[in-house]
Amino acid sequence: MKIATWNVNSIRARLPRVLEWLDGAKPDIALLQEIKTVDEGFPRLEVEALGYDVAVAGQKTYNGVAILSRAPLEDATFGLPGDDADDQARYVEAVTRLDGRMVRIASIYLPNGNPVDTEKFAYKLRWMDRLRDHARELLALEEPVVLGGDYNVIPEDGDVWDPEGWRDDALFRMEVRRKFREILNLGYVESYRALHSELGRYSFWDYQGGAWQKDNGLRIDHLLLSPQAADLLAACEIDKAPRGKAKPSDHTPVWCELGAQPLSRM
DNA sequence: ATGCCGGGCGAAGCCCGA
Repeated sequence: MKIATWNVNSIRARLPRVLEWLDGAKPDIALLQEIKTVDEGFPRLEVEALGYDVAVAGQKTYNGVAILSRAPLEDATFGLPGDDADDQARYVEAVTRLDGRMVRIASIYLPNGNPVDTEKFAYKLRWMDRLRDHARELLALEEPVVLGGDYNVIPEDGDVWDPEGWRDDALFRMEVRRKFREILNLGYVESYRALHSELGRYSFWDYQGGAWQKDNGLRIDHLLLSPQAADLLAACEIDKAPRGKAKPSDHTPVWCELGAQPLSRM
C-alpha cells in the first residue's frame, strides 16, 4: 500500500495537477500540505469522486494540511499538542486501515523558520520540540505510525545542492538538524534514506533562478515510520514528474510502499 | 544587499515561502 506526501502550494491553484497525480499514482493515502484554504474551500467533492475520504485542517491564506485515504479516516485530530495558543494549521492526524491493518498517519507542515534571528526561528524550534514529544507518545502505542510531510529540514549535506551556501539557513542550521535527529533517535525511520544511499536527490526546487532546470534542489519532504511501520517498508521514491509539469508546485511528491507483512517473514 | 517566481488577497502592491 502506497503512502505519499506532497506540499501542493495551494490546493485550489493546484487542483488539476493534484487530481491527475491521484489518478495516475494512485496512492492509498495522500498527505497534503500548504493547501492555503479554509476547510470550506477544500475541493472535497472532486477528491471524494476519486475514492478518497478526506480530513482537512484548513486556514485562510497560509498553511493548511489534509489527509486523503481510500479507507475511511477515523478519530481525526487537528493541531499538534503542546501549545493551545498556536493557531497555525500545520498538523492533522487520523487512523485508517492498510491491508486491513490499523495505521495512524499525520500530515505535517513544519514551520520554515527563516529568518533565523527572528521569532519565526524560535517558533520552529518550539514546534519541533512539541513534535518530538508527541512522536514519543505515539511510539508508546506500539502501532504502525507514519509521520509524513514538509519538514522544512535538510537532514544532511547530501540533501542540498549547495551545503556551504545553506549552512546558516533555518532549514539546515545544526540545531534544527539535531532536533530532527532527536525524533529519529526515538526510533523513527526516515523512509527515503533508509532505502537509498545516493546523494543529491531532492523533493523541492525553488521557482526562482532556474532551480529546477539546474537541479538546485533540497530534500525536505519526509516520511517517518514507527518501528511497526518500518518493519513493513518495501519501497520509497521521489516522484519528480509533477515538478516538471505546467503550473507546478515547487515541491514534488515522495511516497513509500508498506507491505502487508514484515519483509523478514517473506 | 536585493530580487528573481508564484500564490493569496483583492483589485495594486504587499506578504510570504524556502
